[in-house]
Amino acid sequence: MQDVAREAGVSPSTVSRALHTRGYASPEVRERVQAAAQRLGYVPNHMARNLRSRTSTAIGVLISDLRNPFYADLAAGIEEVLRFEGHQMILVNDNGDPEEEMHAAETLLAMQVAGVIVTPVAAACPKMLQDNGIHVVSADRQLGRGGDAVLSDNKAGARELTEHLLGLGHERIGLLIDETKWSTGAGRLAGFRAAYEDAGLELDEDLIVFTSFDAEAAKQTTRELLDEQHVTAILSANNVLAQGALAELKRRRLRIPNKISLAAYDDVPWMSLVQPAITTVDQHTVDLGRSSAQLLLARIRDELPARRRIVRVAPRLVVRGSTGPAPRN
Amino acid sequence: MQDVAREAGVSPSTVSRALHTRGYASPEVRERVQAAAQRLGYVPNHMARNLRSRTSTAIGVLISDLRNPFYADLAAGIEEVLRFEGHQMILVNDNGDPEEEMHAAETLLAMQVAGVIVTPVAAACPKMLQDNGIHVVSADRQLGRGGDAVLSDNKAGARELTEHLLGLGHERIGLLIDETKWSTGAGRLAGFRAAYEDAGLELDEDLIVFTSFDAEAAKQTTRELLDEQHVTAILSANNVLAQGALAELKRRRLRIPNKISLAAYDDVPWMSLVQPAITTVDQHTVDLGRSSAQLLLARIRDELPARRRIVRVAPRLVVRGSTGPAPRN
DNA sequence: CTGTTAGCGCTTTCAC
DNA sequence: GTGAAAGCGCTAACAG
Repeated sequence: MQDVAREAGVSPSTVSRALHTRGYASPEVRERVQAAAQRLGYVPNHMARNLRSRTSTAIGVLISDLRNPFYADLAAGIEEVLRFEGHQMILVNDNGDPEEEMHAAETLLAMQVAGVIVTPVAAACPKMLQDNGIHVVSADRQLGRGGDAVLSDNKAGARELTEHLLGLGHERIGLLIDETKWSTGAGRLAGFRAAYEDAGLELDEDLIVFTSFDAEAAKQTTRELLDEQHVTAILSANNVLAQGALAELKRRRLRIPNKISLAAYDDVPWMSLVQPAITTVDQHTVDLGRSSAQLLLARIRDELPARRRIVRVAPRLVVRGSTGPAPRN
Repeated sequence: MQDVAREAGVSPSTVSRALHTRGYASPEVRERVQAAAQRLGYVPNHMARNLRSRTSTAIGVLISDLRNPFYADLAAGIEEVLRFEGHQMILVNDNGDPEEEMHAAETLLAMQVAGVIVTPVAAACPKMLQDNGIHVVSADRQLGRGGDAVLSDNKAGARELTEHLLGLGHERIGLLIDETKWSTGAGRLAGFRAAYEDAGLELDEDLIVFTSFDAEAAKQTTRELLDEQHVTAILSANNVLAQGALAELKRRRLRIPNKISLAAYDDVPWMSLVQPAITTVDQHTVDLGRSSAQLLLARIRDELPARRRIVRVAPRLVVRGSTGPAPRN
């Protein structure tokens, strides 16, 4: 910076002002400084800048699994907005593990990030960050009561998807679900129940089957579901479980949708590539990411009222070939 | 840090040494300091640390498209190693645009990252970073001659895939490809040619069809390929183009593999979900990412001889149901 | 509008 | 093995 100042014949502080601040520098000087900086290939040091100004443009993003297209899309949406707004994304995979999550949060804290977007695993993580004065936006799910969040309306989406199946005459729909601790799973289960209730049908609790979070477990659980319950349709609570369900249906060569219907929450690309294409609920995942980033930046810039803000993104039912009229026996 | 020093009854410099350096602090003092830090919830400030020590643990990762599972897997592999080794990943999507890429590189430079892993779009980007003393590893493709790189053996993979098709009796294989400027596309094309040559068959140049990088364009190009060339098999140069090719084959209700075979470079999850599952070349993408990170860290730690290191990851042919004997007319 | 001064929080000489 | 002092590169406060 000294060099640039000398080259432009001004003081270091003027260089700083000319390069970054708006105002407080005459246009003529500003131009001269910028030319000098260009000529010398000067790149300002973010570290020093952040240290002195006690601000940072880096944003931490904490997600569970980048290889799951849901999280990849979420991260892509976040990154798009951050980049456009001149921020940087520090991305950490926590593998859904509370300890990894907390450890990552501490690192982000040490890095003095301006804010964090997290798909929380444990409530302790957003809380710790907030207690340390870091802005936090929970994306996709919500834990504890504090803080801003961007959420999909899981209940409405699951209700709509279930109504679609009920409308086709299915009464025994197996719900394949991995967790209901979080607002996502809980919401989807609630929507499933609500649709049955609205239809005036009693829901057999045995139709709700819990499985682990990976496709292989879902395949096994689907097997049990088919063996033990007489279902005419399967509703998978997310894209990963749907892989397992579909694999088992294909293994048994059950014709879809003639013999059995399959619907899945969370639209991802492969669902329109398989034959028949899968009926799903599109969560607008990239938008979910964009909104999370926008909300966080608005909070950082202090453009929002103090009380917490919850942004809800409406999901959309996408009917494709995998769901059809319930077979009559 | 002052507070911790006071709490532990030592000087700030001792706190620094006790917390981070190995040696230069008595075990007894070290323990006392750590206890004090714990009690006060002290989190050291990375910015100040990096500024003073002129080192940073942040690593920049520059990729083209996070929503493409190839890049997502690459990033996941990189992140896994970086996190394990106590580094942070700053992830930037450059959308395959040289200007975005260069802009991102400048930001990373300003952030004083310890190194950058890039799937380069233009040779200028790695060069600029290297000129500024930043360690660079090119992942997946190579541009210009400088620098370390982790590459898949595209030629071998494409050759093996083509040999597989030739072995099934296909002689007119349409190669659907988007670019050959980069080492990836060039290598795959070279492998395709080599297989024909090894088989002693003359390659009709019209079988090589160029398309844009998105699935929709690939669909249209596949249409032209089917209309204008008599092909019994299609080989798609990557996972995205394969989506377009498959969509068009399905639209025409061409039976796979009876009527036409489809093979694709770059195995991604949907390829084993569709019916029939797609024959592919698995690039071990996550490993590619892991190796890139390991190579970069080794370079940063100065564990490598000065001359550049190229790591090659061997791809693997995965034969599935989408390829079968060529139909006889 | 611009220069001077001080100092962000930490690590690293250099004495002791 | 430990403390005191200096300073990383920059920006904010203050004069002018």
